[in-house]
Amino acid sequence: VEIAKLAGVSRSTVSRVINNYPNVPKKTHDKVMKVIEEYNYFPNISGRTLAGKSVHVLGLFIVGSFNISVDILTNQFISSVIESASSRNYHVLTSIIRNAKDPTSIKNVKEVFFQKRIDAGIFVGAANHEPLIEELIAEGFTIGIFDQELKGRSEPNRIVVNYDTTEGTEKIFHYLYGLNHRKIGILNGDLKRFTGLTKYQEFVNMMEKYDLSVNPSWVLPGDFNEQSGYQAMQTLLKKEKGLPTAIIAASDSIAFGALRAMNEYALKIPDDISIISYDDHLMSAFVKPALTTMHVDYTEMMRQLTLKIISIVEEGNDQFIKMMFGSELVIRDSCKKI
Amino acid sequence: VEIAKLAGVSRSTVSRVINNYPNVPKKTHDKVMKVIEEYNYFPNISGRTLAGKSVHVLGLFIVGSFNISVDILTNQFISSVIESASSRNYHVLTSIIRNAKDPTSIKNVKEVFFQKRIDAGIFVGAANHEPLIEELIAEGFTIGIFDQELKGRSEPNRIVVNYDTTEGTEKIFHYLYGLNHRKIGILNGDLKRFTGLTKYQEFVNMMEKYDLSVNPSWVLPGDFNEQSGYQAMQTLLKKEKGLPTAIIAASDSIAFGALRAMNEYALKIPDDISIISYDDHLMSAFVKPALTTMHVDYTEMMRQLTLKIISIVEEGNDQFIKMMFGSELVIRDSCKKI
DNA sequence: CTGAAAGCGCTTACAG
DNA sequence: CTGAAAGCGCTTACAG
Repeated sequence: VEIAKLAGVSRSTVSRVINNYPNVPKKTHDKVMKVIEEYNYFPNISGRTLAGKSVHVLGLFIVGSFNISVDILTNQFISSVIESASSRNYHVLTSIIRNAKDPTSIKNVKEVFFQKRIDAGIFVGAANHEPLIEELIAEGFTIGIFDQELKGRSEPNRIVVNYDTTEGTEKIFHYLYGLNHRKIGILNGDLKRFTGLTKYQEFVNMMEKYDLSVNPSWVLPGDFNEQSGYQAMQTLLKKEKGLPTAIIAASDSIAFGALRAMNEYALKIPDDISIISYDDHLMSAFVKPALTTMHVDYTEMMRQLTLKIISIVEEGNDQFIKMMFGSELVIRDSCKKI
Repeated sequence: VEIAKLAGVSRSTVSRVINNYPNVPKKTHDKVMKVIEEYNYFPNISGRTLAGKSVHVLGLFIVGSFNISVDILTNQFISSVIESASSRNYHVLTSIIRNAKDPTSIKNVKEVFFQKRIDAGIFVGAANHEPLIEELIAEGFTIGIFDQELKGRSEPNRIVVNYDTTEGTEKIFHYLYGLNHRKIGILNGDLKRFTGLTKYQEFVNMMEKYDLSVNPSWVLPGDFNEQSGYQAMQTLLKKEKGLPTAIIAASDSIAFGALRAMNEYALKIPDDISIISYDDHLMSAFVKPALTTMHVDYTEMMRQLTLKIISIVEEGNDQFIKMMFGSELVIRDSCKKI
């Protein structure tokens, strides 16, 4: 605070002014502020941090081996976190982890935490049980996780936000059944991820509940992205021996890929097959046919996660926090009554 | 480096090991490294920075008043910068600037620089002449700019990467003219931005060169995003008095919006109108009809910009740097010979 | 080749 | 209410 000593006070006082401490008379405050404004002075962040202040940075870790760029949802996550953090005067350091098992990637992530570059981290797209995340939590770092359900793990520095897949899947079945669909297939997401697995499990549960039988060849593997939906649909169509009347896609991106494949086979949607998915991401209304899908408010979810984490960084926390969000069916043009 | 003193050497030596200085015998090096590995030690970044090292962070500033989330290109920019920086062991602090004129936003951006949170900044989506950027450059900060052309400004800390709009527009006209289109309209981007303006200027130039006359009611304003394309196309269609046979959209997003509007008017593309655009972003191949567009390798552009900036941060620079990239026509299904 | 010391820019008890 | 001093975790001349 050398320069601002021009105000005729000590650096201690300047520091007190900057940090808005109460025991500074208005007169002194104003005098110092004037000099600060005038000289365009901003306190060096490294100095502050070293002296014990938080660095005011959140780490955002996007994990996924697919091409991030193509995934619209990812973008939505990133901007929501950045904007929410920004509203509290925090910054965001974003990292992309292509492979959470790669030693170099692991080291880089740890480095960010241990170097104290960030006050807390947020993980998106990780497997439900990810050793790297568990290690970080064990080390005591504050970690926000989108999409996780780990029994018995309830450390106060683990902050989880989930989408209520069970309720969402119920709504889907209610709708599909009402449209008289009985032959239903599923294009799965990544089963290592919490929602990936539960969407499938709930699919099985619901089929049972509605007294429908699961046809194994209508259950296709996938990875939440467009490409995997395209491939899954292709393998389904190649078989040609009986198609379901309705398909549930674990994500809109998967549905997009499926649409592309069906297009190539000259299938009409929803006339030949109905398709419904989860997410309602930003392109889903624009595609042809517009997707009927479960709207999940990811922007709001990430906003609350981010805000919660910031408040924990600043005020501490002593209990496990888990947030759960519902979803709404958005009916557009990809499903038909039969 | 307290803890690592367990290695039985001074902190000076540990520091020398960490920074890989040459004057350390292999034996000492190994001994220290062993302790470091063992204790999971990473040097505190604030300490390093305060002692004179660079912070190893780049600032990425995305300016745009539209909803970032919807813009697929933005995502591509962000990931390219993050991944390129990551390959050189740099991190990226991303900020979204909704309004570059807003005093609070301006202050926040300046703060990031003056606080020394970052070693350099990269701006994407700013107006060609943006006072905030000019001020930062005048202050001596290293600034990378995507899309700018300012006569006479050639400071060594201004690093510019541009897309060669002139050549791109020539290719478009060559193609459209070859398809016998003579009645050509344009859906403009943001004219405050360099490519926005030049796309329009080159449109006018080319019309003249091909001896075609510009119909003012076929020149529509826009802002590079989907929504503006939708609106522009709507106002064009509402008039109903004579439509062009071909339309050039200043971006794929604009073309998407236009497609949506044309769809509502039950126009068939490319049978009723041909449409061609710039960008070739990641959804353009998937839309119906697949877009014929100028492919610009933004990922590579941002990669080179990022790498160049990092090398300047590390090694300095004494001359103005400007990079220019070309584009290639990708013919898909949205244009037709008439 | 390596250690002791100074210094980077801040904040915060501690006195007064 | 405010200043002098110590300390945060590093790096880097400076000696030796």
